[in-house]
Amino acid sequence: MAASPHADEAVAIAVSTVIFALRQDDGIGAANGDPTIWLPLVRRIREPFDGSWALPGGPLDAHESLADAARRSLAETTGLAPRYLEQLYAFGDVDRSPGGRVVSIVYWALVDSAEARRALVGQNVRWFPADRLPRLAFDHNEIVAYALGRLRTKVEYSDMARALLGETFTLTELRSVHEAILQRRLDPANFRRQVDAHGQLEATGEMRRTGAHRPARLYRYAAAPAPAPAAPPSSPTSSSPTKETTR
Amino acid sequence: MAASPHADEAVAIAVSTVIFALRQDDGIGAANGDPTIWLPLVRRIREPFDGSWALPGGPLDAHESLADAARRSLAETTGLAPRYLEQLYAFGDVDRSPGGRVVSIVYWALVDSAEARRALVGQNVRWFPADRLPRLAFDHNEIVAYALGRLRTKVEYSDMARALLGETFTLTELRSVHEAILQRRLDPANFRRQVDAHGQLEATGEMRRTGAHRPARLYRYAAAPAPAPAAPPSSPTSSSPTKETTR
DNA sequence: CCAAAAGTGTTGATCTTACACCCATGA
DNA sequence: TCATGGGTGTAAGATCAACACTTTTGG
Repeated sequence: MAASPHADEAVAIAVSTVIFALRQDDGIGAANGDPTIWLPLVRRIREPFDGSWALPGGPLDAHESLADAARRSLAETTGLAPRYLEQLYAFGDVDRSPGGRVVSIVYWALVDSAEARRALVGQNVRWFPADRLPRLAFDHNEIVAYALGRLRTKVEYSDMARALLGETFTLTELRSVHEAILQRRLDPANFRRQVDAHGQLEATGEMRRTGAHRPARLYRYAAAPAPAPAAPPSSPTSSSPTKETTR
Repeated sequence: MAASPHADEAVAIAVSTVIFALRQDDGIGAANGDPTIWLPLVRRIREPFDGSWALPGGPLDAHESLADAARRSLAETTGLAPRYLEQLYAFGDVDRSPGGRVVSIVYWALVDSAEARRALVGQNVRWFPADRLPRLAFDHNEIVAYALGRLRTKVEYSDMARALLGETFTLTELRSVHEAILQRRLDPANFRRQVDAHGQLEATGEMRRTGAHRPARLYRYAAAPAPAPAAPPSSPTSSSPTKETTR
């Protein structure tokens, strides 16, 4: 299809990614223990929307898969390598890009805090708190809102929250990830029972001592991460069809 | 694949749809009360996969939205107008199409039985039972399997089963839709309580009498269909972000 | 009266939620 | 010893699954 005799008939394909990470500070300057959701954006340096902030992404290369394109553009623009990557949605409204017709296949990704600190930051890459974004290029505000919704519904039934943490962690840390995403407090006792009912965590034997109080056990995930994003049949990591599929 | 400077760099976009409907007969010839899931396929009349059965679909026109493209190709190839239409997934593996790189944005749709009976059937369009398909063109077997999985998980928490029925129906009919999709028997008593706990059904006052037994009340849905497929922000019917999103 | 599907009631099991309470530590 | 978060116990409430039982029809 591409460049048919009528050039204006061409539809371009782009791949973009919504990247989430947790940060301690809340953007006002204070670092009050509770982490919140942040995401990196890149500044556009050409029309349309020159100067606006936008999701990292770029055109699809003919020889790479969609997920690879997402990973590549992530590495190129932000220097990040995600722990979790899943296709979100294909956005293709006729008028979503002023310059010409573009269908964007959008992925969403999670990076852990250590990785997020390594990320490039500069004139053209900056982190924003997910719930206080400026006006973004194209329909990217709506895309982020949709991705946030997906993050919130999926954290409740999958183990993808693990991608936001390091190898080992305390149950309180894991719970605070859930709390940051769901934006409400969870009962520590019930949360503990829920997670170990799934039987995926194992204690390392180590402890972590922080304040003037009892130290917390460290845990790690015993099983491999859930059979991969939403089991699209031919995705890199897909395997047996479990009930981990997108609901 | 068209004429860009580097012809082999072009990536084509296609839109295809997996259409589901219920049919009474089971394909062996007998019409034993229990409906099963069927879908229409079209025979390819060119390479690659000339002569194979494939999902209805076609290239994306530059001036139509993705969902419109799905609806159009549905109407053109099968004559069907779906009651339910939702984006399923974008399939874009590098080698999924022998002829050249193609990214397929796949929708899934539901049509009611009356509509399904109206569908074109001929040399190049035929209905197949969803669990006994021949070898299809491209990766379409995997796509159908994925769509079936989505249908099965979604029927349990959304009201999309209504799209497979007419305006009014008995609770037994609604239950048999769920049973056909889930492939297991459901307790009539508990099913009844579940559905009217959602408070969406209202009795019409009419009855339907079938066999030598007590007649059944007819119901209709009071509320409009769930705020539309998975709330992709800019989709035609999306409105308030409910918890109807894809899980 | 009988068979069969429609529809209601009941009970025990399971899951959720709230919250009381003890434990271990640094200050 | 006090404050604080880590961790366990428990009981009320909601939800779910199984199944007995009554109702209404055609034959």
